[in-house]
Amino acid sequence: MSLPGNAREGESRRVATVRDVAQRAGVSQATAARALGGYGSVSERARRRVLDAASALSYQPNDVARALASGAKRTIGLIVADVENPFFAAAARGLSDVVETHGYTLLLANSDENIERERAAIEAIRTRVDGFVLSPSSDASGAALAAQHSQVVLLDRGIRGLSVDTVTVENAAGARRAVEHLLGLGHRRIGAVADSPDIHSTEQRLRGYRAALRTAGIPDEPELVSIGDSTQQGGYEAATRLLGRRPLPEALFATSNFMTAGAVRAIRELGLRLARDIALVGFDDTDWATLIEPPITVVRQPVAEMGRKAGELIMERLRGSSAPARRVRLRTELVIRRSAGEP
Amino acid sequence: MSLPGNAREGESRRVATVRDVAQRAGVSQATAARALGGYGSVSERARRRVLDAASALSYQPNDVARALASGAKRTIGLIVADVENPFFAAAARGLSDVVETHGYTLLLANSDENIERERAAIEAIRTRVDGFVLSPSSDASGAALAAQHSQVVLLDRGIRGLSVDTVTVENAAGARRAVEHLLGLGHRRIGAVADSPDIHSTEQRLRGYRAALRTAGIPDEPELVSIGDSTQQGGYEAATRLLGRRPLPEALFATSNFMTAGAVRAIRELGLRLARDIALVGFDDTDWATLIEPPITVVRQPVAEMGRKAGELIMERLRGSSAPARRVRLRTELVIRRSAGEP
DNA sequence: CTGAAAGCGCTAACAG
DNA sequence: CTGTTAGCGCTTTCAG
Repeated sequence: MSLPGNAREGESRRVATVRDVAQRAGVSQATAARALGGYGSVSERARRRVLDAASALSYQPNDVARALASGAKRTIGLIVADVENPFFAAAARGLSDVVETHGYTLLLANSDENIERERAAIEAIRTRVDGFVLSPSSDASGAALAAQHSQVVLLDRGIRGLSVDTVTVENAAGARRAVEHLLGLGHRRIGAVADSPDIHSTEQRLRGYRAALRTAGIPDEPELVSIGDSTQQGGYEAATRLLGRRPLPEALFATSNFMTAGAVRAIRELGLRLARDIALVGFDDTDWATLIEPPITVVRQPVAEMGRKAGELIMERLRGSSAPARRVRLRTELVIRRSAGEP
Repeated sequence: MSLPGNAREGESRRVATVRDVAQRAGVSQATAARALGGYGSVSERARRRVLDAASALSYQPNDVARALASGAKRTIGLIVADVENPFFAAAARGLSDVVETHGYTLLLANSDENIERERAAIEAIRTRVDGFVLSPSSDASGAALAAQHSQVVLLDRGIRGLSVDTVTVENAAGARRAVEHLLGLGHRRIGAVADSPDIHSTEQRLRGYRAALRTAGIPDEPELVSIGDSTQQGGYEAATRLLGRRPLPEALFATSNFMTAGAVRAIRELGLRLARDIALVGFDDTDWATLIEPPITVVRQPVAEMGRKAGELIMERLRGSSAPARRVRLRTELVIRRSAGEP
């Protein structure tokens, strides 16, 4: 095989177009286009000739032209807070897998958990996509903007009052379950290491946390929930603050993978021992949860499945469904390991 | 703010086009297009009228039409083995940040470390992108295909004989450094937990590993390098195999983040103690490397920087540069923690 | 089933 | 500086 370098300016020999194929096949452009595009009807004989001509010219349909003419861009925009977050990476993967099977591709953008950037990203790719999958930041304006001209499905976070397909997990129930587990192990003063409650899923998780405490008859102690940025560093800071209080909380509930990591770091740095000195349960499972000692008890969510489901929903919409908005809530699972202490 | 649902079939009110804007502004379509597109020259007076009309009609340029007419798609295709790999996620992030500043967006695809899928992905998005950034699988055919009609820059892995811009790190030197560190700590029988040597970067890292041993006068023991898939599971299996040998290797060098994670898991499961029973150094730093005890000594690579650099290179090419292919090799850094044992 | 012709919405000469 | 005129490559009526 020859290994040419990059296509240089000069040598850009024109690529074959439908017109070229038609000419070589001896049919009209329309017929060639029909055979190539797989629409309309073409006699078997004509189809053969066209297909032969096409392969002889190594014809490749121009997707941009196709999109302009037909209006179908076969592209869906994915806007997440941060692809570097394994949660979003895994969801992106699931989504990617399903849309690809339908011949769609993914346009990716990061919003950095920032509504301005989210809106900017939407504006920037709006005309190139048929639909959006997004995990909306704090307010609804981005999602509303996206929904204005495209189909949209919300991932991981809902938006009250916006009637749009949504894929989430049972955040409140999962969090509640986690805290009940802590409670069952005898812990009473349970702190929460959380990112912004403006994030819908975080808000729900905090709600579950509070519900569990309330049900157990434990008085509300607002200073036991510590808020940080949605990064490991943010989790570290929030946890450090919490662990500075006296008396020390007996247990911590972390609302996301990054918050969990930050909490572990803070606990380590303060010379505390996980489980023995302080119990921990995190929301969202991670690769490293079982690599550390003791392994971390977590609320596992079906992340890839969330992405896949979002893909199915958006594909249905693009196929023309105008069914009422669907809210898919996937179940979570408490995976008991040893960071919360043993019974 | 009103929160409408998804755009429904019927209500798709036409969006304003340049023609509409021109009409309202009372100028020709061309003038409107010029004012809107920011090219050619337009009198200040005309520009104002056009811009006013545009905002009155909330005109949004149609990028697809623009791409077809101009040939510039303002999109670059990113093809990585797997976005779920934090290495690629971080590189994607760096890349995304720079191309976005230039008004470009990213089309994402996963190749799963599989040349067929890589080629399919390239074919699938070929006509929609101006260039590709890809981390090529085993053979050169994908990269060659991409380079045929687009600009391409290779990320993380080079390809011998293909004259294309490439961003890598000093893989051999980094690996060598890691193994020398192990050697310096007194370890002699050093195993390698590696993914496929068909992957260019892995091959280089293995080369560095061997060079270090050779220099130290340690006889080559081919059965000390164990190969697995490029996943944590693959690393686990490869490491488990290695740790089944007697005498037990004294140390392990893992060629990637996933291989390192797999090695840690295998070590744990066999009841071995990191550092005490077996030393470990991994290539590529991770979030959790300092979360586990002992923290893992690693060869850190400037991952985001790699993505950014790739972005700069591709942007230069798209700007028309026809400079000879550049091979950027970023430096790595041995971050000594405690998994290799202490002096 | 097939061809002719009209766009999709924009950029890009080319005159003036 | 501005208008006119062609397309970009494909899909989509509309006749036949």
